Amino acid sequence: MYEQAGVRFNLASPKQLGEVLFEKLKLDPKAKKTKTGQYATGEDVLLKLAAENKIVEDILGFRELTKLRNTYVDTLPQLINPRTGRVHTSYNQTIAVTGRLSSNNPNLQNIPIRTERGKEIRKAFIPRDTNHFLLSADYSQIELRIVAAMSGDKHMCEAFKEGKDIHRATAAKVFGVAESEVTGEMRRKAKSVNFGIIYGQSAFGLASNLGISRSEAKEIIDNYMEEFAGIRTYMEKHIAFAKEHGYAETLMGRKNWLKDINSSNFTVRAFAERAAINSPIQGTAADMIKLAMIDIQAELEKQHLQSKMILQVHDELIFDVVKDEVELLKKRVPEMMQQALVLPNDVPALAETGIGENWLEAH
DNA sequence: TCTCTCACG
DNA sequence: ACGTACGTGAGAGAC
Repeated sequence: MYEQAGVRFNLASPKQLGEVLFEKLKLDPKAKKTKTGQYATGEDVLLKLAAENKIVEDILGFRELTKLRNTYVDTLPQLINPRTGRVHTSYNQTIAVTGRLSSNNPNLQNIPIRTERGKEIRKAFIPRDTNHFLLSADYSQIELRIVAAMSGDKHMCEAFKEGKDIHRATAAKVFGVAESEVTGEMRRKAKSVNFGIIYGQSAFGLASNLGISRSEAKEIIDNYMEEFAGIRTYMEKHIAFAKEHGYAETLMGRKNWLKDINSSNFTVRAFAERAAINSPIQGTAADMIKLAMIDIQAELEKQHLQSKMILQVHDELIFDVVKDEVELLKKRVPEMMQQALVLPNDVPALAETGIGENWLEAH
């Protein structure tokens, strides 16, 4: 990389990297800057340049490796408790405004899984001894199920009741084809639209996420809103509620106060409006898994089981399970997760399990 | 201590 | 015209 740049510099410094890429090498005459005037060198920026510039591709590889080494490989072993021989996290119950837990010292809610090298790190998380397995139980599409249930949208509720692949069903409606005619490309776009719904999408955000034009993105969204009219109503109602009361709330009544919901500044107000849409969804999912955790812990104690609930990662629970108790927990844990908070409009919650000798296998 | 970047759901 | 998808925690650099 130094040879390609024609200069030695600190590869880990975004400031120095920006100056090398955009001033010395002039890779992009329209390079964007951050609020503070530095060149932006985030992954999305670099990916656009990587195909034509080997140094950028190499930087991305360097970033992946140094992130994994510095944050996980070199750090987690230092945090092993000498008394227990294990790593212990702390959970905060009063940090995330939506009602989620957060995890720190160390954060065990962001252990890698997306890349091949990341998966190697996840494999390092193992049960306490050879008489135990790790059991993972995770909610399937929980946030979309909650939107369906809270909005009562006809098509989305139907898709979940019938056990359909939600992204395929969405694609069929948005692109006006039979479900059997949905292509991989159509499903990929529909999946992105479904995520957008949860976050309070804009045509701009969808376009940049999918690498398509704003006009194509707008057409997709317009089609979506026509087919899933209940979702449009959900969004309008939740923004109006927040404007009137000054907060958004979950199905169970957890409030997120939104002081900027009536701001005269467009950007600030739009941010609060997206939170008015997202908070009840993310927060209801958080309420649900917390109720499940309470129920499950009570059951473990009532039945005098030895297995332990050891981690929560937003829509997933991890257990250190004694081999004799595997069959029991594999049946009971997802049942209790599914029943912890019954959703309106007969939308079922679904939880799936996996067993393994490490966290990657169990997932 | 702030900024930027990037790991996760 | 403007800036733009929700929620976190943490490491490195820069000051």
